[in-house]
Amino acid sequence: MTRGSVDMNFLFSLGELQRLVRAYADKQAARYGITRAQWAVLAKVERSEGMKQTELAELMEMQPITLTRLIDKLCDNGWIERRGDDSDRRVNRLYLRKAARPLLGKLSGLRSELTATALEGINPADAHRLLAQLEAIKENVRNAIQNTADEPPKKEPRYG
Amino acid sequence: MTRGSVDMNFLFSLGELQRLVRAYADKQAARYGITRAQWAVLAKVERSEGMKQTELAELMEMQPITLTRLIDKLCDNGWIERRGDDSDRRVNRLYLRKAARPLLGKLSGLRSELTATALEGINPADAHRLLAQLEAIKENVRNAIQNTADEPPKKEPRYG
DNA sequence: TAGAATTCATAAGCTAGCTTATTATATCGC
DNA sequence: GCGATATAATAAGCTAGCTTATGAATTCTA
Repeated sequence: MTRGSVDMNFLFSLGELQRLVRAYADKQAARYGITRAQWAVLAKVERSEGMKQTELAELMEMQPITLTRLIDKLCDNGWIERRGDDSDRRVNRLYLRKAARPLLGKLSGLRSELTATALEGINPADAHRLLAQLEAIKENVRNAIQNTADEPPKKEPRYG
Repeated sequence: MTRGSVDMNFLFSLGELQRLVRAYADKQAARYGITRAQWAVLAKVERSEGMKQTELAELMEMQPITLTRLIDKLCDNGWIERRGDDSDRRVNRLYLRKAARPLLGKLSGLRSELTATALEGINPADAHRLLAQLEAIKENVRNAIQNTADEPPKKEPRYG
């Protein structure tokens, strides 16, 4: 029950768990011709259409270029589309296409299935607390990255 | 507090957390000329020298080919070495080299730092329970993968 | 003891992360 | 208004996952 035993395991345990979950979710999602990474993007677009790519990348804790490639695939498959912004021609905004609807229905069911499988034996209250703790850790790490990033900020950011 | 809200978040939350942690740990580990993935391998070899590559791959929930590449890097840097097995010439067994010692000391400190940062604000008992739950989930997913994998097993496995 | 099946390590080629650099557009300061 | 600076999206090239395939060595079966 010491901090030491946590030291030993947390960092790498998380990685091992993620590898397993990724493998499992990818294999299941492949039945619908989509990968887990692409699915995550699609689900965010479903939840709030009209986002800019940079906004979505930040929301997903990933780099814009990584998101660009995933969006390419989703567009190729006709599930979403990029539309130019009227007042800023640099910007693409993301929208669902009709063809995504049946897929989204199936994926919703799959998500419930996968979550139930992963969390089997953990009661809902514990599962809920676990989720909250993961979010808290996310916030801790996000802050740590921020703080180590801006060591010598020569100027204030200009706008944005 | 419903199962529904967990459905909404667990699968993708885990991925987002992992991206953040990976980015942070990689950036810190880079100070010592090593990546987080290579570090995980090195730490396992430290903990039990003489393992076969297949054993280690299974322990780390990764495919043997993935491990092969990481071991290549660790060997190139002179931190570990492959030694042939006397009784089975297919097998490589993994051992630390002396050059790894100072690095391992620094990495041990770094691991404590990173874990403390990530788990800040979570008391040790909660952290310990969290770890246990992650391990339980790992086991659930491992079983699920096993069960979906062997649908039509035409023959019993022969040996091993 | 010879052929079939299995296992260990690795190769080739894909997805999804990343950093750094580029191009186009937008905003700020003067 | 114009030049410097900032931002949005993307390109090129790396790491680390994966699947599928291959070569060498081992073990089983008959």
